[in-house]
Amino acid sequence: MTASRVLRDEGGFSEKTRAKVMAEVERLGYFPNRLATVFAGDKKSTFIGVSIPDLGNEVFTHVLEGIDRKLASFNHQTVLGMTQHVQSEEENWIETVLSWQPAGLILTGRAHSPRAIQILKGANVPLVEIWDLNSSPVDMCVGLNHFDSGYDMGRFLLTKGYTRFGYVGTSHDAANAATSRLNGYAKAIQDGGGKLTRQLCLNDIPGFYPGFYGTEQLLSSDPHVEVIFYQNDNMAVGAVHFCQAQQISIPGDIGIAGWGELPIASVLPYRLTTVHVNHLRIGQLAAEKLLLKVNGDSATPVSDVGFQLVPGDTV
Amino acid sequence: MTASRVLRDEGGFSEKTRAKVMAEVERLGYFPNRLATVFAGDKKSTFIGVSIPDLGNEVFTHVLEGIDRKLASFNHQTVLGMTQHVQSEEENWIETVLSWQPAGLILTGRAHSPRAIQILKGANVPLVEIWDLNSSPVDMCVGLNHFDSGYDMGRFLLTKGYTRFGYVGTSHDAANAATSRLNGYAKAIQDGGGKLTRQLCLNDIPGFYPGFYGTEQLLSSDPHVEVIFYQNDNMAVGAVHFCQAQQISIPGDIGIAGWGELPIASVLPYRLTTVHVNHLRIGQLAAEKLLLKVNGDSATPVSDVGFQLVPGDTV
DNA sequence: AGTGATTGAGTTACCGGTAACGTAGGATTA
DNA sequence: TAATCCTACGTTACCGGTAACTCAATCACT
Repeated sequence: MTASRVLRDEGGFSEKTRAKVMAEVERLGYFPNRLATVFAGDKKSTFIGVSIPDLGNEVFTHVLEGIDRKLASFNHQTVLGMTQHVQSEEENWIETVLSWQPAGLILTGRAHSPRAIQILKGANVPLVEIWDLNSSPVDMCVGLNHFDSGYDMGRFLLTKGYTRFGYVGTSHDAANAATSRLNGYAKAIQDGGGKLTRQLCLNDIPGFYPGFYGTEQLLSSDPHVEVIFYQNDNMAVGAVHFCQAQQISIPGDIGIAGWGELPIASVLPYRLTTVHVNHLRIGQLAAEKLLLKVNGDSATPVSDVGFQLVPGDTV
Repeated sequence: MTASRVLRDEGGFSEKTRAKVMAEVERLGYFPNRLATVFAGDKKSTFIGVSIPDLGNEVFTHVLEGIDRKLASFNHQTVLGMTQHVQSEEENWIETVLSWQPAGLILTGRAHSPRAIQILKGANVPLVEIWDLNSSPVDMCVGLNHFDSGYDMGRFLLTKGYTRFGYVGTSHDAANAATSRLNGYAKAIQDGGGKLTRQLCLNDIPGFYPGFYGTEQLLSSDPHVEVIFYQNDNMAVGAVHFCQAQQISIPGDIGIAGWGELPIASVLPYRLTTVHVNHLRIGQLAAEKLLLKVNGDSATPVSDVGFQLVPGDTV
């Protein structure tokens, strides 16, 4: 007990005793077992479970980086989970992670299995759902309105005079944020009297190459498309390279719009039309809110980080 | 005790008892506490600590994905640590993670602080050092010979007739893998009678934009450089875009070589001269070897995943 | 000197599982 | 019929910390 007090610097011991304890620590090569501490106090650990769909999608790595940096600076550890966009994977992961008594959870997306939601509600663990804004989160939420960002992009493209619109993405999941963007985009086009002639949802990750061959597919099925909105910037950059290879002029022959403003956009010969989102900020904010709750303080349940349309030169 | 047997399906109970236990589990909303299990048996957890320098560098996200997928399929969890290339950060992280009784550790790089090495040796936890091949690892190692890959690239460029060489990277750390590549490159150039006229180490992450402005810097300080080797493909792609913007012809006016064959290379108008490395494989192999050791089997201490020079069209 | 407060240290019990052992009662065997 | 074994279930102790309590020695103050 005295040793425990010394090691926690809790006070209630003499300098002589401290020296004696420290000498024994050194002699025995004592290494603390934090499991026991958590266990003893019936407390929570300093683990934070963080689930993201996958690491192949650059936007999530930025979010994850924001989360982990913030958590690390407050002496918390990230326990990673990749759900591969599959709800049952997420459910299993949630159950496993909760059995390790985490201090909190961060989940990407707002769609969870009914059993997962039931478990989460019963777990009494602070929780932040990120990415997609959710007006009635299980606990807390940080994200942006993806539908609105798609809608704004659609409206913007309409003001540019386009009438025949296309979309290329990779998501098949109706509850997905990318699908919300597509829905917003489609709604804006409908409201404005345009026509969404083709929408392509590839079975792939939203990277450069799917943008490349997706554009090829879309243009071959409808050569009259005037502008294409992509799931993210990386896909749009793939499209830009496809057009360059095929001598298709941008924005003369076709307009290209991305989403998310990823790093690659900074080196293109022209400014990509896109939507700016502060991915790192989402992660940081999620971690901050979670840590507030973990420490017993309160936090606003819903935070909207917003987005900005970047007009660019590709439309 | 009987409940414990039922829940672990250990046998030694009747069907009637199982039903009774399960009914109570349901009624009480019982949720297992895995900390207690680990604690009770004086066992290790199913956590695997994985430290990488940062998530901004795409190569590490690929490695991490390979690791986490493999670990998840064997019911282990990744506890993430980002060291920001700082040894003291790594040391702190190692200490923290070890106090959670992980089943194993995966560390990126071979350079660790003396105290970290001492702790690791005393911890009796399976350990894989990845990325950089290390003939005398603390425990196990998976990676490739970065010096050789740089040397091969240098030799290849010499056969192309280049005499004035440049290098652009971001690392300042002598123990870093990228530095090994630079050293191999420099050695090859020296051995072949060429001249490494300029080498630039930017204070940035090795992404697209540093490749862009790094090229600008290097060319303005030495306009006669004939070929530039970049720390990775993303930087090389930044360079390609700089050259396009400046109407500098590739490979007519200047040769560009990358490293790592990142996804962006798949959409460029020409094949980038680079070195192919199977990042995902490094992660998977590291996880596999670690899990072997964790389960008490033995594993070969050192695995070389190798690399392949991709001649490409940019030199 | 007597009283109460303070300080430094030790004791006990507990967190939630599980290993190891104990035991009652029925089945099997000599 | 008695010895033996097996099955199903119960008891005890322990993992490594720490909360809560106890206690002796010292100190401050009337």
